[in-house]
Amino acid sequence: MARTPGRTTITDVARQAGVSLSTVSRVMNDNATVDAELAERVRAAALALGYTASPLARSLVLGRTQTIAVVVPDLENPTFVGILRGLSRAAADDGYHVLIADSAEQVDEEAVLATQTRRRTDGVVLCAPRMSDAELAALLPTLTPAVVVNRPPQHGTPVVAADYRTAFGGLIDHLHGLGHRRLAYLAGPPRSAADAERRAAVADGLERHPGLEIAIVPGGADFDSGAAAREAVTATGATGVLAFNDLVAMGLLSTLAEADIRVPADLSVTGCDDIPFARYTTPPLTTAAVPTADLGARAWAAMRAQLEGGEADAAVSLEPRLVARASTGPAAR
Amino acid sequence: MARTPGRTTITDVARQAGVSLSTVSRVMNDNATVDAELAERVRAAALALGYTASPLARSLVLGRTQTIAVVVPDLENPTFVGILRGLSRAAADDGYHVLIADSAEQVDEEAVLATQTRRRTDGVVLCAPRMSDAELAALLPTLTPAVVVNRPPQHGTPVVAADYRTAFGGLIDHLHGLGHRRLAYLAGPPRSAADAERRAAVADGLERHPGLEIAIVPGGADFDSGAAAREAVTATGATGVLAFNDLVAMGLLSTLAEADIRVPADLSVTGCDDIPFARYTTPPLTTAAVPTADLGARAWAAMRAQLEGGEADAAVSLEPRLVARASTGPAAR
DNA sequence: CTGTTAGCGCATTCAC
DNA sequence: GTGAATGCGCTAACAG
Repeated sequence: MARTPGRTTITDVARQAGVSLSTVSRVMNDNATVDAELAERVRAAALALGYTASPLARSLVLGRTQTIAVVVPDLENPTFVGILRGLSRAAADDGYHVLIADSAEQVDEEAVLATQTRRRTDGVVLCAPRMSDAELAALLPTLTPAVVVNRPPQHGTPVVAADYRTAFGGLIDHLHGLGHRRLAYLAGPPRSAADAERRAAVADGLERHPGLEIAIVPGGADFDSGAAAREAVTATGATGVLAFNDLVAMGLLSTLAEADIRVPADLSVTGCDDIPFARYTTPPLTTAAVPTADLGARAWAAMRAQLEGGEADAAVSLEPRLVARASTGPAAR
Repeated sequence: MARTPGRTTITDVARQAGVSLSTVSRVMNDNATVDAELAERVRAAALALGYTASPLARSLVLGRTQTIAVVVPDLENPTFVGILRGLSRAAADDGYHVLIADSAEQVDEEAVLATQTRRRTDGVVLCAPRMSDAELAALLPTLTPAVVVNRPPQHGTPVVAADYRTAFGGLIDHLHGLGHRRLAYLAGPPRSAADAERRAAVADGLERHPGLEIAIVPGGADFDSGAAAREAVTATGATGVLAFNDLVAMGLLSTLAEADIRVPADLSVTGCDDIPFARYTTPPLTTAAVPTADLGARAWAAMRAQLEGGEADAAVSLEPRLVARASTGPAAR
């Protein structure tokens, strides 16, 4: 009644090959020098029995699980999925597994989840855009090794992030170049790190372009936030809108269409992230392409560096690329 | 030099509380009856030391990891992400973790991945739409307990699937009801289980509606397949197109717009899945809403049933819901 | 009710 | 070079 597959144990192999446990272990890990003939006998026995060392037992004795945890706020967000995807493939290439923890947007659950999954893994990659700086700072030391994604540099833990500030600045310049002088920033979740970066970009832009005005409209991070903000946006009198991200832009786009407000003739709209669907909106969305897969791969690189005992770069910053599509055009007035 | 967090062991707690290991173990698992006062002392010690039992050690001795693996072909596909999301949350509610294995569309890697991740988990949920029936049948017994997603019923392993056949039939009826008599099915990946179901629906539809014609156009499962198929589709003379899924439909929609073919005036288009973006296309996409989160939750339920020693339902089938939007309308001619 | 003992499956000191 | 013993941290029989 073999409940566990691969139930053959190292003892079985040792018996079959007529050697001791240690010898089998050595051969399997091609450690030390083992007599060629013995080694062959062991290999044959292992093959015949279909033996593979129990990852669990190895984890316990070696103190490492070959697994890392990734905490994400919500798998509904394509950006996090992209990061997860890049990360998981990069880790797999190095023989590591990925445990995924979806915090379901429960900010207060994130720390618990991270701590909990950390115990069954060798490290955790934290995507927690909403967690407060204070909580993050308190949490990170207990997680070592850890990697933080899309937050400002942290003390003691490497950060991998897209440079949203510069990216958003590029979007502002793009609109300014098209003659827009009055813009609106349809903001993201209050107090989120992501929103703070965009606001900084807004401040930068204002400084860079005297005469430019940017109204700030409260928003959120999803479709509905965008759709709900139409009136507030139009009330600003802006000719161009910088949506927090592509999802928000898409929500806005759909409600603008219903209201017969033409894009970009009446109003230019930009997104951020360049999720795969951004080029299929009507009109196709001008946005900043965030290299999510790269971000994930870099996050893994930072984790691996620590796992191997080295020091990872304190912060890597990836530059999003401006993608001008048809949702932006010359200013209406 | 505490490398592992929570480095305090059960021995530390026992010493601190002045009891034996077993007593601590009993208290922590609130097994058997332990003297109230002793129990309190243990709890206090554990709290003071910040002790939590090592999941690894428990896994080894208990023979279960409280973790399951999910194999998906590609995280780029929103359907699988939806399933993963529903699954992961349901599992988390029961205190289980999810190890994710992205096969990166490498069909031949799926079996290896499944086998490998199975060893460090208590079971595997397999999303492998392209794997051959023969390979699947050979693989499943070695994975027990396992759950298969979106494939026909299997011998010995529970299957959780959306009823694409009926769903697609509904789409066909919808178009037929709008007066369409000549349709095109923009097919999915050859030999995939998903494509087979849709073809069956096509056959059903033909039988149900004498006089209806449905041309079959080779396609794929992504945006590009849809975009690449425009000429082949229009060449059929169809007034309505059944795209393999929403992604394909979106790709087709975008190329139709470029060619000034109006939807639905000139051509009606349907998708399948109702991914979150389907309602934001232009025009919004008529499709069949597949309850991915439910699918994931049901997959977990089937897994849990087996984990608890019971028998899961051999097959659960979820009915997609027809969502009529603006991409379909009365037949052109 | 509590403490002692024996493993879970493996890697790794030690002696030989 | 190889085998015998020790322990990773914990749970579960087993006595007391």
